Amino acid sequence: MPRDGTKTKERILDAAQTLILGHGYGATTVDKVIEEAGITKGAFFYHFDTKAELARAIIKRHVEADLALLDDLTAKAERLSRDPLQQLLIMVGLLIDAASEAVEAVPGCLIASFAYQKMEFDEETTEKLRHAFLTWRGRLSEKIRAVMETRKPKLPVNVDALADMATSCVEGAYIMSMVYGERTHMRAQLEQYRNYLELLFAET
Amino acid sequence: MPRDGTKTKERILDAAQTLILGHGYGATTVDKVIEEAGITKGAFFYHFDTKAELARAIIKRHVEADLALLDDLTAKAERLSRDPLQQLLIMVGLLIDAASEAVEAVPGCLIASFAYQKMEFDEETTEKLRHAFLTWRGRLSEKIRAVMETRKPKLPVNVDALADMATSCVEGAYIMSMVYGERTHMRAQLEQYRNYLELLFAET
Amino acid sequence: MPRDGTKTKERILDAAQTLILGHGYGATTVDKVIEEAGITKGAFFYHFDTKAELARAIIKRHVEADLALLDDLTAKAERLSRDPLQQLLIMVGLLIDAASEAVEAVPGCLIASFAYQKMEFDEETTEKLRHAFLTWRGRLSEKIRAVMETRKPKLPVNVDALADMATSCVEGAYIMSMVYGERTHMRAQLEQYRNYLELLFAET
Amino acid sequence: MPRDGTKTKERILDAAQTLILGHGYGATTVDKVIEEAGITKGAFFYHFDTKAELARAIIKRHVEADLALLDDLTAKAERLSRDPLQQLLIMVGLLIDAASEAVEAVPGCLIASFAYQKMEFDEETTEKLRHAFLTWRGRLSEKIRAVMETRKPKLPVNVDALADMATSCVEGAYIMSMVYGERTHMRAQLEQYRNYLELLFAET
DNA sequence: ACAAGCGGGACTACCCGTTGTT
DNA sequence: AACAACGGGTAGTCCCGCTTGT
Repeated sequence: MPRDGTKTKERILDAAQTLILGHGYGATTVDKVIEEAGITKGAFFYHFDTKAELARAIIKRHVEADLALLDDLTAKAERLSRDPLQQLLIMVGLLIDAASEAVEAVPGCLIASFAYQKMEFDEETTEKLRHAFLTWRGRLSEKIRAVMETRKPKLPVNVDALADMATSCVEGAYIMSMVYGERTHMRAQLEQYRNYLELLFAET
Repeated sequence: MPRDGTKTKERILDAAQTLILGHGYGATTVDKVIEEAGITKGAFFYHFDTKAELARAIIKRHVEADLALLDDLTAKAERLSRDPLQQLLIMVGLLIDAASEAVEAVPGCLIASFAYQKMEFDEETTEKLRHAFLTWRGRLSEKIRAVMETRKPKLPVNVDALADMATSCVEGAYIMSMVYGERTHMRAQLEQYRNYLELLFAET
Repeated sequence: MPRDGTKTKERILDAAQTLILGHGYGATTVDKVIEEAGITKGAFFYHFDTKAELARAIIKRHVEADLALLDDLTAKAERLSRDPLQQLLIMVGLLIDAASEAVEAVPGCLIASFAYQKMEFDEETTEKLRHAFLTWRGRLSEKIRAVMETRKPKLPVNVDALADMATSCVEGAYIMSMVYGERTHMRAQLEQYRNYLELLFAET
Repeated sequence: MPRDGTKTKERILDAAQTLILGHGYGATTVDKVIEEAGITKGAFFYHFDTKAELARAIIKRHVEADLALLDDLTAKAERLSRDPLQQLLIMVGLLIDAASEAVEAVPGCLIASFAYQKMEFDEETTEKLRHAFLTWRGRLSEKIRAVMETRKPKLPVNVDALADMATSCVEGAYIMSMVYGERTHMRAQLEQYRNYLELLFAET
């Protein structure tokens, strides 16, 4: 087997991701990426024909990891409880830990970053972002609907919006983390979301 | 009498703002701005010494308008009711209308856009973003604290996080608007926020 | 009136033309052109958006000069004699002097150079080359036909091919000039052509 | 036993030759050559150390084939007649057929192509081009001189120029073939040349 | 004999900012 | 207040050729 370039490719993706989250896609130059990754232009353009292809690869990797996390959360929650409300609350709880860890490592969400530069990318890329959001909404909506079969919400519920609120809290927390330079908002915001769900479906 | 350059300056700011929200700051070139604004290089650099100064002017204008809106909301709410909870809910209600209108015009928040490219700007710029967020937090926290002097919340409350949630909902809605290409999320998310406040401070 | 860039543009065209004739279009880099022209990249790309546009401008200028020469030759010949054969021979005679001068200055024909790289250019460019050749053919064919109305050729004549032979001699002379590093072939070849015409339409 | 690389080498030469005649040497990249030949970089640089060596190999092959054709023509003509004028005319006649076939296959002359990019190559390469031209001139001059020992030309003759005219007609025909996109010019131009020779050395 | 991966440099195109002119 | 022309540098892309492996 000839030389294996997988590691190089991964290092390029890591370097680019960090730079894009801090400077934006447009200000992230290939030169900076290769310097950060410790390689040369030859190597870069061997693995990615264009900068745009690098962008595609980055969000592909990110969305896949994001949805893998969602699957993981769902599976764990369903193992830990049989009650739909408990499952929902456990999912949010696990998300609190996972997202808090993530925000420590890299303060910023690639999906939001790409959304704020969407005119630079083709529709296929935006479609990937949409798919990620839709999958989260779908999974949480499912759970909310299951809860509503046994419990009456205290206020009339827009299921999709309620599910989307998880996304809002995560995205809001990311932005505040960057603006304030703190890492506490992810936990704080998602706890508000959990509180809301609890109050909405409280027994009494 | 020299020609009035105010209109030209405003057109530059408008063009740049639209481009930045769609493509990001780095991908927004002076050439594209002047093309969009229908002027020439000479005119641009007469009004702005550098591209960075344009960026500063844009967020300055945006933050000022943002805080003016906040003042407006507060004043109106305080005129409409004397009860702190009612004032809080009215503020959110007015925000729903104002923000929904805004998202129709330009789907995207300049503060978030700059946050996702903060490494491109100096600390002074980030400080302006922080100031905007802090002012909203401060104003809403104030109201929340006023509410809590007469009402006991159903769950223990982190006042700052609860106030920040307005920001989360707005920012989340902006991002989802861009990804989904819809304009409904702003209203939907802020209504969740109002529901949460109502449930938290409900009498019974 | 603001600064006049016409001279700069002309210097770019001159520099590029010389380089292209020696190195070919592909090996003629913008850097070499601007160095030769004594300007900067900014100036170059102000006048020509792309290298391809430079190519278009060069052949446009060349073809126009080429056809202007043809018009000049025709007018002079028609002034100097009323006999079609004399006019034809005078045209070739004047061409001998003009082309010999040209080959002294720049040994090579832009049309041939572009023809040998035609896959690099669009069809519109090739069309311009064709137009130049066709105009020469048309003008000479006209004269040949006029001669044949009064004189019987010694051998059956393919009028177009006979007219094209002027082009063959010029192009052949250019190539041999470059390969041999001599400047004599233009005169020598065109004199053969004139001999051929004389023999073909000789009285006895 | 190692694989036979002769076929690969030949395919590289063929691919490169076609590309050079269409795009020029400078625009003919190794990447395009290997794509056209259906091989990889490794294979290419195994057979040719540098791109320049490829160029040398191409003109070497071309000149050798060209001179082999000349020998073939000469031998055939000398077998078919003992009269110098007949030999000369037969040579041109055979050349008409051979060159017409060649122009069908690949419209363009490598020698001219290299001549129009001669500054890209070393003197040794130009020397090869010169050698090819000189050999044709020598062979035809020889025959012309033999003719002149028995026949008086109708007009004073520059022997070298008359011999070179064969080259002019061939090169001119190639260029016109490319510009017009037709294949008829080779025959038409060389027939003019034959006519000229006939008229020049006609008995009466 | 050939394939994959990579080094480093060169190319076109573009970008930000300045200058001379009105 | 604004425009055409230009200076100098950088960005993305590609190119040639070398290395490592089979």
